[in-house]
Amino acid sequence: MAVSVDDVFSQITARGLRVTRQRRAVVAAVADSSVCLSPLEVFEAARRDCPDLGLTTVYRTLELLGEIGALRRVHGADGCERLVPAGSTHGHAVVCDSCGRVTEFTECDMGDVVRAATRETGYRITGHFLQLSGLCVDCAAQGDGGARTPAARPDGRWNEKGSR
Amino acid sequence: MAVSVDDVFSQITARGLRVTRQRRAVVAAVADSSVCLSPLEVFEAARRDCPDLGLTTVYRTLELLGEIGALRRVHGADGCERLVPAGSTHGHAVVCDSCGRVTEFTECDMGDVVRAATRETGYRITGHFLQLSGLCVDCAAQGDGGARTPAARPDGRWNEKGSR
DNA sequence: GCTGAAAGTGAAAACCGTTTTCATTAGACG
DNA sequence: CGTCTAATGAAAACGGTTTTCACTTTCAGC
Ligand SMILES: [Mn+2]
Ligand SMILES: [Mn+2]
Ligand SMILES: [Zn+2]
Ligand SMILES: [Zn+2]
Repeated sequence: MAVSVDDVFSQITARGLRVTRQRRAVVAAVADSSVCLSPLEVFEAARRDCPDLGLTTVYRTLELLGEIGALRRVHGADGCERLVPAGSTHGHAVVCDSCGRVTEFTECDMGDVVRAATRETGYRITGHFLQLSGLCVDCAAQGDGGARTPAARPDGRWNEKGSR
Repeated sequence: MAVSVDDVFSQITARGLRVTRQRRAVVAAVADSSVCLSPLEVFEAARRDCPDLGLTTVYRTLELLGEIGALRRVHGADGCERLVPAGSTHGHAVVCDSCGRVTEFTECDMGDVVRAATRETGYRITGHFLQLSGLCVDCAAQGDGGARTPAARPDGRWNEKGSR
């Protein structure tokens, strides 16, 4: 699911770039995840396959994957962001507020919303960034409440910065 | 338009906080803008009213305005973000890709989209983050093309970081 | 399989937006 | 005014990301 690993490597070679052990590890780490990952988390996951991997290379590879379109950005309420593998060219993230799982949603018909916005603002609307949030199937079944799995940081920060 | 300055000051005093010369300048700078602003840009604008203003105070005031709900975050394609005044409690930004102007859009009926997403993902959807993009009335009238006003950075970064 | 040109890598340093610290200033309220 | 406390700004600290650079690896072409 999510990213097709073979496609990613095809795109890399098509650009005249090289498939390295490090890139394989980063792509695998991202492709395997159903949860938002920070660059640091990608680093830690990929490092299990490739212990001598450097954080610098993770950043460089994530940028490359972004150019290829294999990553989708997920914005948190406070503006920081995380990355999830993108399964298709046009899709949106649906984020579970409880466990952090991210699922892709592709059947977005924004026609009515775009018409309403055009009426209200006069803009000629050509694009949209949409992200839905709620409870995934598992979390909804477990009960309606708050965070079960503390693994996912609900505030959506890349990482805990200051102590505050 | 956008933020009601008086309301903001009411909320500030209601919290037992103080209305200072610096806060007045920051609120004015944000409220006057129809374009996304970075904290640095807010600082520069507010400094014209209040030359001894410090950047630290801008950050502190922006955080306060965020808590009050007087700011809306705008996410750029690359994940960095900017701030615009929020006119209402629930609304979405419509961003002009050409000049950077941001207008608020409130009549969002996401019913169909949410139903489609529920069908596709099984999530119980309780929230949405939506941001539309296109051309504002002025830019659409001027022609269909690319950036006219180089003032707005199309990449959406807070500021030009590295040289790269 | 070699070989060589060019891409890739990682450690360390630099960068830079943001946050913290702390001594000083200035609202609000009587 | 006087007091009490929130607010401020300069400077330092912070921390995620990017750059640098000497070294390694990939892979197309023998
Ligand atoms: Mn869509
Ligand atoms: Mn809405
Ligand atoms: Zn969940
Ligand atoms: Zn415009």
